[in-house]
Amino acid sequence: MIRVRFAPSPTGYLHIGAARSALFNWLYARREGGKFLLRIEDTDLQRSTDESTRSIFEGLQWLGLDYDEEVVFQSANADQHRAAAVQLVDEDKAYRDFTPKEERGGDANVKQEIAKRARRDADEGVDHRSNPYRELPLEESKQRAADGELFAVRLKVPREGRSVFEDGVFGTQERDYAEIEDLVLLRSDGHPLYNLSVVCDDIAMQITDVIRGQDHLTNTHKQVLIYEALGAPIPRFAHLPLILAPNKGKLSKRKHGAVVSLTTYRDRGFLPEAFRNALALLGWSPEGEQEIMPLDELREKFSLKGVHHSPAVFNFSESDPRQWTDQKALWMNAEYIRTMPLDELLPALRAELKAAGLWRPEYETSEHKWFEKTINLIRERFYTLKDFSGQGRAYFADDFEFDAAAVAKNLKKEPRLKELLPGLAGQIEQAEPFNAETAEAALRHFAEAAGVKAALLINASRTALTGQAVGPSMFEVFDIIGRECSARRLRAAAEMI
RNA sequence: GGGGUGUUGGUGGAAUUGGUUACCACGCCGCCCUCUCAAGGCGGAGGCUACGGGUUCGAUCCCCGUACACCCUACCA
Repeated sequence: MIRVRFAPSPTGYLHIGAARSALFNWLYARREGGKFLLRIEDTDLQRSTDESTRSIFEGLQWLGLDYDEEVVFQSANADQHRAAAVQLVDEDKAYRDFTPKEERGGDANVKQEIAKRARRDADEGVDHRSNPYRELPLEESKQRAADGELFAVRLKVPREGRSVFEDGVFGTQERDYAEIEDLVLLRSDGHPLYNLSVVCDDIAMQITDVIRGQDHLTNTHKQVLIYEALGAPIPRFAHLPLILAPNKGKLSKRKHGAVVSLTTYRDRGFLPEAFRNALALLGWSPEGEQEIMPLDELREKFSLKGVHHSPAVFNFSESDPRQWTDQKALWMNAEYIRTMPLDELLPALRAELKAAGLWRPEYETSEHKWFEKTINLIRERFYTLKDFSGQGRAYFADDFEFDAAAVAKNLKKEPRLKELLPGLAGQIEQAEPFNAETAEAALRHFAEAAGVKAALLINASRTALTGQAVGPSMFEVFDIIGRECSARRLRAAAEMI
């Protein structure tokens, strides 16, 4: 039985790259009939927050990725991790390093320091196995520890040979042991380090397939070494290409803000179906040319074979609000909004309208037909759920806003409208029965009688009734808005001229 | 400094395990439709498949080198 896991660290928000890892793990597990587990890697107590943990749960739920078994919190397993390190020391597979801890500078200097140290070590002929405590007799090591001397625990990496593993995406990966230093398993304050913790937890959770971001690819060799030292079976590994920013740099909150946070998409009116679909296409492609795929279809088609080796760029423009996020994702959301069966769209719609104070229970009962007609009419040109309460507000309430440009162009530009609009209102009121056809007839007759183009009245009506310069076919709008309300808004608009 | 991975039009991706004019989607431009804006239909621009060598009758595909990008290299995760 296949068992995979999603193991985010609860620092900040849920990153879309992490969300994609979750998706791929979920797809893989569900497709293979395996288990999808969740582990919160909250060992960095400084940076971990409850809010972030919540955003992980919310994000997974929003995306529809249900997990199996109990959630594992890594911090709860620290004792086991420590015990594993101690065991390795006892078995002589690891050793206590009594070298005093070297204080490091800030994060920004880490890379420089690494390079500097590497150069210095090369100059001095120091290699990765030169640690003076590596061959310290176990008795002496034990004694010094008992005497209260501080130590870190390091894994004894073999002097010769190479590490090899088969990656499900990138193929055979090899690395000389000489390039891997005796990694620290336990800090001198007793705190287990990442590589140890993941391996221990993955063993405890009986993970069979580790699917995660490519940023872990080279570290996998270290983890394999730990598995071997612990005598545990090594899982299959598969690494996913990274998602980069438009400049091909790292996609980070610091630099790019909300676009990288999954919750942003929920909050800005994305349909989970759509975002999930878009996410799936980042770093993976199905066999055919079909790109629009609901969850169950993604699940059927997903395969590691289709996962790419090269990173994907998440394309958006920080300067253009219309391109606040990836254009294709936005297009896909619009596509889902206008083509999804109404009953599937309804929950999201209801939530959006409720949040905006526009929802009425009648929409699901006595006014259901009207509601359905309205949604079908307006969703055609909407991109996000927010549009229903924004641009679409006039369909559900009277307190909508007028777009200044629309008012200028469609109302104020033609002074005669001040008289024409009330006249039109009168005609509209007399249409019987009132529907799109009779509204059209009334308007066209009125235009002819008044000697003006129908388009003038149509466009003026659009702004009068909806506050906008753009929208659906106007006669349908009259029908939707209704006779009384249409007439009222026409008269009110005349006052604005 | 060392190691790893990668590079197909602006973006996401194809191209039967080398075979004619490099395909699809998003975006962009134009036309049709038209009461606006979309949607839809039709059409178009945009690529010496990073660069340089090789192997081959033939290379996006195989090999070598270069450049660039990203990741790892930490008593961070």
